Amino acid sequence: MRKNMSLSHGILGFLMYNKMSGYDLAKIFNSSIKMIWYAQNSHIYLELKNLQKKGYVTSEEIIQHDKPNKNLYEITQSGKDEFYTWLCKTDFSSMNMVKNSLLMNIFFTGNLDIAASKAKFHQFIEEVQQKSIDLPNAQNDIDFYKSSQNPLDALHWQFCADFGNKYTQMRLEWAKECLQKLEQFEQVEKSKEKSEI
Amino acid sequence: MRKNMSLSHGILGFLMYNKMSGYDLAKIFNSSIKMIWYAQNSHIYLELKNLQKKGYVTSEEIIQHDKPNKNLYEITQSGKDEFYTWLCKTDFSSMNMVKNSLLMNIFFTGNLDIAASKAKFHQFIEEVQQKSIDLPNAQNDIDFYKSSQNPLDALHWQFCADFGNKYTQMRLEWAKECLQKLEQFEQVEKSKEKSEI
DNA sequence: AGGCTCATGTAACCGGTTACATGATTAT
DNA sequence: ATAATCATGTAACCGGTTACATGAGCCT
Repeated sequence: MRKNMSLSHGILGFLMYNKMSGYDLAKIFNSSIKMIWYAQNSHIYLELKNLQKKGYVTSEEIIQHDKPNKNLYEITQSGKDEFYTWLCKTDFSSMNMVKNSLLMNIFFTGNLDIAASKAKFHQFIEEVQQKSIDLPNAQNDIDFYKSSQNPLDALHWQFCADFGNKYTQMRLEWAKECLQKLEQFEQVEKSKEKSEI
Repeated sequence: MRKNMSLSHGILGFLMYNKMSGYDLAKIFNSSIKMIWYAQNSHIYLELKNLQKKGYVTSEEIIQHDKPNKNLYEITQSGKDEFYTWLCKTDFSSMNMVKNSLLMNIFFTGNLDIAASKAKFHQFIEEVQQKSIDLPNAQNDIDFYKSSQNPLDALHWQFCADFGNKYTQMRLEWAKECLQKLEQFEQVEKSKEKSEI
């Protein structure tokens, strides 16, 4: 398997804990870990077929009477091997780049005027704050995180949450500093105008 | 044009300053702004054809005698309109997610032992520090940044650099805190072992 | 002759997104 | 009835990456 096929490795990772259906996995990928890796259900179902074709998972149809039937997927030994290989040779480079269309947008925002730029950063701050309010609520309804007996798991999940929180804080700090610099710039411009008169 | 086609908008953005060849653009996208948006030359050439087809740029072949000939691209009015539209309706959501295969890898690292996890974070810190040493050197040889007369441009380019620096600092802080927590965890485990004896 | 910079592409692939489609079962 | 939850997909598309290919002109 290639470098960064992270959805498939994510699926394998979750199947390490439990047999799951595509629907179960979709719920997980759209719960609190969606900050790390969001996935469309369509993509998950495709990837499950893909993993099955590769022999990394097996599926079993479960007949249900209170709900529609479902396919339970189970990770195979080959799948576990693949997962551990991915887990051990961590690719750090993915975090080096900040490849980001918003930053590209900011890069060119000198084309607009100061007022427009300030408005952007104000809007950004509002958005980030709103998202950071929503997040803890979303985190409550995940019983998955309590399902593991291994305290080392919980620690690493916390590391991911820590990253998210730090990232939020950092972005707010950054935007506020940008605003300050814009205001300083504005002041200098104004005083220049005055001295020209 | 759709939501986040950022390479094409980046190209339009740079063409706002100057006529450029694909080769020129490739140099820029692989200079200091590669932290924001890296691009393969193959992709740039494709995108230029694409933009031309859409009427956002025009090309002119320049016959050169000391070097191979080249195609100079110039942004059209229609291209400028498209660029400003993109510039004004900024999409903030792209920065909300930390969609990141490394973080996904950390998420599952509870499957390994403490030593392996600590090694990961040590390696991560080393990598980030190495990259942050390389970066300022790379930034020196960009005369593009001096080409603009507009001080508001320079300010926004600084904002992007600021983001990169803050992000680097944040990641280092995060990794160090993770290491600390891992060491604390290790101590607790050891003391448990002792009390069991 | 060999390596560097300058210069431009093609083709195959890939992981992911968007939009759309279907249908069972339960609760109101 | 109808909305909500459970459950599984298909098809088209898209932006981007990887690998490969070519060749002019300069410097040593």
